[in-house]
Amino acid sequence: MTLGFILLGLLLNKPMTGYDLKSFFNNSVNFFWSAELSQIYRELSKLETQGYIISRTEQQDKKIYEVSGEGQEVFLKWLKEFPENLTPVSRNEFLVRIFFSAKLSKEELVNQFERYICQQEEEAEIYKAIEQKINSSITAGECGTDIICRRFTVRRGIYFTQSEMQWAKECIEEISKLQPEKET
Amino acid sequence: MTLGFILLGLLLNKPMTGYDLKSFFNNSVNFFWSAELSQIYRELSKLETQGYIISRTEQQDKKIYEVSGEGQEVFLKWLKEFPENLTPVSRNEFLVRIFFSAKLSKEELVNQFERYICQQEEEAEIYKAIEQKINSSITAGECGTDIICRRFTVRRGIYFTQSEMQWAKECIEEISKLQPEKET
DNA sequence: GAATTCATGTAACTTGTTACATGATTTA
DNA sequence: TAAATCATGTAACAAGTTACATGAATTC
Repeated sequence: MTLGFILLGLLLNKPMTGYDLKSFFNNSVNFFWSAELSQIYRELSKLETQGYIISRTEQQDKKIYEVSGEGQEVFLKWLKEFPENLTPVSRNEFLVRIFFSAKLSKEELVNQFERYICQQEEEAEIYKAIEQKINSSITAGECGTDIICRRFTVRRGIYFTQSEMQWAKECIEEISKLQPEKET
Repeated sequence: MTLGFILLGLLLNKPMTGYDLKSFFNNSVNFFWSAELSQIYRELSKLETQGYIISRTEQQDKKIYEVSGEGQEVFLKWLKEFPENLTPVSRNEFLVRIFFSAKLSKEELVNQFERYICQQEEEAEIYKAIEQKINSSITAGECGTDIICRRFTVRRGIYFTQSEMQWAKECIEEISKLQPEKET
């Protein structure tokens, strides 16, 4: 149901088509929640039958969705909750691989970590660029809570990637300290 | 398919039943990959029809699975890969909530972060306890690569939770610096 | 003897992914 | 005018969740 709430949240800012929502997604929420376009359309239909959003058709084939009063209520109620089950649904394939990596050679293992560091570095750069943009628009006068909250999530990306890289470096160091490989 | 590889990886250590696998899961892989028992059974059936595992039935109703030669090959091949698409499938409900939290009051927002810190603190304690255990068994002489790899994933948990807490604290500070709430 | 844990699974459902089809509009 | 993007969606499938049912073995 989280996807539904995300769509409600985005639509509260301004009414949009499914396609618009997807592009909005890609530049924001996508960093911590992903969804395919087909999934968005399905969710929109569901939200409409539930009465949380209302659509109007423009220019023959453009369906613009808007949040209903009920939808807004439901959204705010959800936002104020703090569910027990909030630990991020844990699915991290890299950690799975590391967990089983005893079957790899030292070199292969170090290689995995190095490539991971590269990936994280790239991701960090993306976050930093977004932070820069946000900072400029804040200096330019925009200072609503919206943008502050958005910056929180971006800062988290920076913290996260830094932490991942530190960890990976520690692992590489530890590997280098291991006794030389036994011949098999 | 990741679940399949996890099951293969666990079964390579020792043959087990689906139920055994689930308990193994809960104390290890579960921190970075979750799966329901029903899902495990389904995946086991699939792996068996693919010929990657073989089952034998003991004591009327106990089905013990073992990895086949082909299964082992497939597993090792997977392990050596480094897929493009390795960024953890991003689904973090807490970040979604923060992203939309402009609709909350300062107090409510701080509260969310504080509760999050508590949760992370608890999780950190779990990781630290596991690390202690691993360290003792390493001091006790066990020093295979298995346990080193396992410790890598645990260390990551510690890095991660620490980083999350630091971030959340930074957010709380920033909120307290915001101009006092406007009356609505 | 009753309750819990071990062990297997099915069924129904929700969510997520991939591939495809269609037609309008915009840009090169 | 050809290609790319905008915009809608369906179909088929894979993966994940929740609820339930069954019976054996173990523990209180």
